[in-house]
Amino acid sequence: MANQTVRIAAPGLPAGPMGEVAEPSPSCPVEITLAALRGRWTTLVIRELLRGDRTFSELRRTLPRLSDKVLSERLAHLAEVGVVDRHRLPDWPPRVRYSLTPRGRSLGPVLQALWDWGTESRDE
Amino acid sequence: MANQTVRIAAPGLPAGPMGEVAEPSPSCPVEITLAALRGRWTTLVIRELLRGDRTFSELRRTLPRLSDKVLSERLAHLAEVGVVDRHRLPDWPPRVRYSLTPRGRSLGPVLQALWDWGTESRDE
DNA sequence: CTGAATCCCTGCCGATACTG
DNA sequence: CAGTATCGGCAGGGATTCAG
Repeated sequence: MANQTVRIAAPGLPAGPMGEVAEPSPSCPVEITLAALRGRWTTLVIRELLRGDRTFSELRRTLPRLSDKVLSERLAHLAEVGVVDRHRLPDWPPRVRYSLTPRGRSLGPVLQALWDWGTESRDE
Repeated sequence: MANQTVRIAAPGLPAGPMGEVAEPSPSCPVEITLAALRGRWTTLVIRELLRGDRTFSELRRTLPRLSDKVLSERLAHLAEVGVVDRHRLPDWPPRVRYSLTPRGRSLGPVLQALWDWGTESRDE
């Protein structure tokens, strides 16, 4: 709610009392989203999963410089915030398939907005 | 460029070779934008400036828990990445007016996208 | 008023080694 | 294969103090 008045240009959306919040708050929608994307490699993992389901080792192969530990932290975090789903496969050796939840897929437009601004900024 | 293929759903936008970048890169548009927004308090400072120009002490008053040091760091960083402009006023005591550049104002839709996703996620 | 300099503390992330 | 445990380096940020 802290950043609610980001909706400056949106008609009919009053600034409201929450726009006056004076410090970073975990309940602020902007903070919620940034928290979900927080951490090195996170957006790259999401990008990879936007292309389709992946197992742990497939992600490792696609992002060779990403360590086991960090990948596992990222996936745990993204699962915690409801962006990815884990599925143990009955295979041997054991494998786990990771996929984006609907909420995870809805990050597409968000990443798109980030990509667009970065592109315009870089090309100026 | 690393996250270029975020444009999954956008027709006519090829994944391209850059979509294969396998580690976080400062030249990736997504990274550029996240770097601009990086740091606690940053989005709140931008939100405040979206409402209009502010002096250093006005920002301090609006965000009471934000220290001199961090505010000054944030403003320096935002100026460095071309999001804010600094104007020394000829007043006494000396004051400085901070305003968003066009590029800074164009962060509006980005923050909107972050706000929207955070709102939907919170309300589920 | 608007900062810069310093100190300290915490959390992130990389590397390495180990487990079911 | 898919993780967890541990350690160490480093950067972020809060509090305080000093300067232009």
